[in-house]
Amino acid sequence: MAVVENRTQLADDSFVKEKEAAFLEFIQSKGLKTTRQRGTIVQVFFRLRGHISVEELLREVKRVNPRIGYATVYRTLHLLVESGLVEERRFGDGLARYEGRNEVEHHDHMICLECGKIREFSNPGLLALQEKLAEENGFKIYRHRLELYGACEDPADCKSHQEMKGRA
Amino acid sequence: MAVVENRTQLADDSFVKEKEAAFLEFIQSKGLKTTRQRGTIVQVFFRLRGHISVEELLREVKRVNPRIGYATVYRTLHLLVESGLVEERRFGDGLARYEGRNEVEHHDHMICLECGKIREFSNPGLLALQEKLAEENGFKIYRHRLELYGACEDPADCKSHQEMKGRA
DNA sequence: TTCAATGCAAATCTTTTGCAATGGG
DNA sequence: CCCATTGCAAAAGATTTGCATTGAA
Repeated sequence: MAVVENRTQLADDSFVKEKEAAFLEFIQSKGLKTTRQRGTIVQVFFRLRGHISVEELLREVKRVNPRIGYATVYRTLHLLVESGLVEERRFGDGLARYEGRNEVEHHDHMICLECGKIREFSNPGLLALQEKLAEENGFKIYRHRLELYGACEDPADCKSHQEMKGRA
Repeated sequence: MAVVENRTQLADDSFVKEKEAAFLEFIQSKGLKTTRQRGTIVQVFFRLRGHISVEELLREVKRVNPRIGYATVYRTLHLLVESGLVEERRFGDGLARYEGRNEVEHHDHMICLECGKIREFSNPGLLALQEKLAEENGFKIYRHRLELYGACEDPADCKSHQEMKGRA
């Protein structure tokens, strides 16, 4: 079970290039246009790992090209979601976060309400159990979302963080 | 495993009265005031079962007292949540839904993306597994949220519904 | 040249808040 | 009476959209 930090970890260039190429392919398959702005946003997004809010992304994007605004970031993010390269998530604080669908196939989240740290985890038994329960209800699962809200057990681990502005 | 419909099922009077009394107790314990509006909102809320949006609640409340507006409904709903009688939920469509915390202790949701029907379910094995995974990560769970998004397997069951306005 | 994409500001949508008027305790 | 509550409208915060301009193909 991999635990991945929420913090800004820079991805290496080859990873970013691969994502960029995949997005390009999607854009072209749709007959859309490749633009400097889209390139910038996609690069910056995949260089920043983790659960990124629009605000965070825009801030970083503006450091490359200050003329890019919210509208373009939102629009590009929608394309990224549509392309399947990115997933939108909403934890309880009313603003969307975006996460690259990377090597790590599917995972769920543990969200610390004290420090905002987000742990990722996944477990095959969990999926199997969900499938079983769905079947019992005549339901077919397309996707799911599981979030555990709580707190880090190790205080030292916890107090070093401090995000999570709103109520969760 | 109980499957409860989202549809407006009217609750019987004694149930509503019980909830109203509990709310009254909360209000008084806080030194707050009982008002006609709060009474109306609480009664209407508990008479409507299911996952109710603010808009839906206000619509019904206005049929009793058209002068009541969003502000009072929001404020009363917050009190209900604070009192522990009601839980706030957010599925993917960007508006909050409220659900009475009733006899049914805890449960999770299966949301049909075709018709908007919401099935409730719960399973002890699921909880145990979550606890185990949290422990492995040095995490203490306060609460969790599990949502399965998908579709009803029985088309007849499904097509009879049609809610879910936004994208989920 | 053509039509999609951008940038900005204005519009929307949900939820919150300020404040004068109302009304419980 | 006093101060919490209400109702309305205005504010706030996130996201979307209209439209003239820009720029890929």
